[in-house]
Amino acid sequence: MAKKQASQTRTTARASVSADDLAPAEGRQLILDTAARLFREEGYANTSLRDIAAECGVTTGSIYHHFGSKEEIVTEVLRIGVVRVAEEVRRAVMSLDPASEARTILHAAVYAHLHALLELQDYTSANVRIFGQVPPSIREKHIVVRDAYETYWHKLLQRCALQGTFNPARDLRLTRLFLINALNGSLEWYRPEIASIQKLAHELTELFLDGLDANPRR
Amino acid sequence: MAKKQASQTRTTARASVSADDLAPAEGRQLILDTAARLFREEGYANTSLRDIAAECGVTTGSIYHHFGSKEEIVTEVLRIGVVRVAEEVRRAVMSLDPASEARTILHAAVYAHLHALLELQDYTSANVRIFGQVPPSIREKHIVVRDAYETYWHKLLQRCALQGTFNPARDLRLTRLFLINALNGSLEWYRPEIASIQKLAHELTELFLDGLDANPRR
DNA sequence: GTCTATAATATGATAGAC
DNA sequence: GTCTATCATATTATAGAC
Repeated sequence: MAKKQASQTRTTARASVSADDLAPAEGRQLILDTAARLFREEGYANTSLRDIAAECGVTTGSIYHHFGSKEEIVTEVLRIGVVRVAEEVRRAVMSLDPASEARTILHAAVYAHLHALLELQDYTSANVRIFGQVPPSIREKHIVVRDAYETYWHKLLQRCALQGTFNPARDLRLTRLFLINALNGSLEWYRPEIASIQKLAHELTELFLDGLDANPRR
Repeated sequence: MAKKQASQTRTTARASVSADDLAPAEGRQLILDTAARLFREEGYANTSLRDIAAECGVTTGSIYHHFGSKEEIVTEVLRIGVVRVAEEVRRAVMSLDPASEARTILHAAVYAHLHALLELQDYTSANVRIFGQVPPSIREKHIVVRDAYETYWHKLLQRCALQGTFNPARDLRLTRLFLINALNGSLEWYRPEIASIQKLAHELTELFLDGLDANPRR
């Protein structure tokens, strides 16, 4: 398998994967966007290269000019799904006053995660849905990317806990797992009519910090 | 190229979906159990009837004696995945003292859900993973089964709220969605070494009722 | 109830013209 | 960079013997 170069985001192909460009995607980027959408909708094994090609208005032969194999496409789709979310969360947290209290930090991270997750729907939703369908070799490589992001969240919670306001009985590891599951699950039911992303972030932050029971102190 | 490792793991000892019988499953039941496991591990489209047949020690011809099509198999796997969990939760809640306080009710429901979910791993995990991969006609029929269970949870939370101890600012609809996502997400990371099901249920109940922040009243 | 064949189709990937 | 073939396999499902 000849891999010419590690996947470099081209400056020319600014992608519908980033929400800010208005020009329709082309070539490699169009193939990626289309693949992400079809993987999400139909699953990995059930999406053929012919399907992707047809949706792009090209033939399967052309796809092999841009990618070496179907596996190469799905690898890139999976990577983008996690890395873009992680980047946005890191950026949001870094832009905060370092002395911010736990509630502020958590809310910023939760909002940034939800925003990127639901903005990149095709990539992130594909990620959640097809992870269990790709060949084990791809799965193993991708798990590294996932773990790095989980570790980031773990450190974030530990940093918040250092402020001393958390109930020491809480298990931060389980809390992190429950929180990330609650965040990512929104992919399956989120619609703007139900509630805005702001509302989601607010509600989830309050729920995880204060709980369902009333607390007269606040 | 999709090369499949002929997994030689003999799993005849694995518990079938009817947990009470100790004899290894046979015929129709063996096919269902095997299909559920393979669907979960490899995805729906990537699991062929040959794979299922081979793992059962029969041929594809035999499968068509028990089921009319591959879709008929997956329909039943999906149904079992939700219905069994729902049944166990209903039973647990019904066996409680009707005057039980919210914390008791919630804990019982959370524990029952986790217990059934992780006990029936092949069926419930297949359910979560392959839902997005089956033909739309099957998906639509199955969504009815899912919605019924979601409605049950909604009523459960409303019943708890009637006791008047909940913070009225909380959104019960979003809370339910976050809770079910947190519960089902455990399928992807649960291992007994991390924490017992009891521990999971306890931690999740406390987290959703009391939150992460310390509360001096308790 | 299980088997052996086999039909009809779809798939990932390649070669080579333009 | 895209096209038109085409190869070698794998797929669901069926027919009919035992």
